[in-house]
Amino acid sequence: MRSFGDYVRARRASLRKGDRSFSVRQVAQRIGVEPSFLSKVEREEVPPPSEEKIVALAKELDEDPDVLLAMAGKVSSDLKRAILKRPELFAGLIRELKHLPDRAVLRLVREVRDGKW
Amino acid sequence: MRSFGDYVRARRASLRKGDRSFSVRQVAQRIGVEPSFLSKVEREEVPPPSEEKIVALAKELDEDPDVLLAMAGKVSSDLKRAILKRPELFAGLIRELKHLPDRAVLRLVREVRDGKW
DNA sequence: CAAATCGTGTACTAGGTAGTACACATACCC
DNA sequence: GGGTATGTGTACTACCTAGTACACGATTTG
Repeated sequence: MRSFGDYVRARRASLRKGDRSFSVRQVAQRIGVEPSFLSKVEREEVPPPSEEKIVALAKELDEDPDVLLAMAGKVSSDLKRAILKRPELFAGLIRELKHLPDRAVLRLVREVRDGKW
Repeated sequence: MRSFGDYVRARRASLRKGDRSFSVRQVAQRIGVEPSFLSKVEREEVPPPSEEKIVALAKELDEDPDVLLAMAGKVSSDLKRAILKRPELFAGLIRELKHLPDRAVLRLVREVRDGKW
């Protein structure tokens, strides 16, 4: 899996080709950090930022927040809350599913979404 | 939900009635911390210990590690790893399930466990 | 060519995490 | 009643998290 900093840098660089406003400085300002900090994050001189900043960054870069968080080794706090509310239940489910292939899990998600539950 | 320290103290006290070896000192030694630290943890003078110590404590107290971890506001690192490996998939599933009642989730777990996947 | 913008280097910080080390007074046992 | 075990108070520590503040030289732009 691609590392967080590299990925952000690449994505931002790519967006920059079409829009001058995707400079380190301007993106940093829009997500609410100092430019030097974002620069260090992208070059992995420091660990990934907080969940809040990552989510803001995901919005800015038009990426899936959960995926970006995952690259940073973090689980979205709303998912965490859901798990913590019913630990045995979700622990059991996830341990059951972690060995199953993507398509099986996906099928499950769809079945749940499409009623009959 | 009961707070971590209170719960541990109550459970340990209860076990102690049948077994003298469930003193703060001895349990602390068995899980690998200083007695004063366990004491502070139980009285919530300090936050809950690390995942490693909590799991050891759960074993000692014959409790579900996931539940004890949850009381400490933590998600077991193996669950976290499973989620981080396929973030969109699990994020989608959990968000779908978090509003469903226990029995629905439980039914799902059983269906997955009992083959046909 | 001057002003603005850019990316980055250096220095610093407040608060959190996860404890250890040891002394003390009290309570319990033989 | 003297040793032993017990719970807790005080003091301290190393490392991590999540950044800020500001200056600098390079590049771009009007």
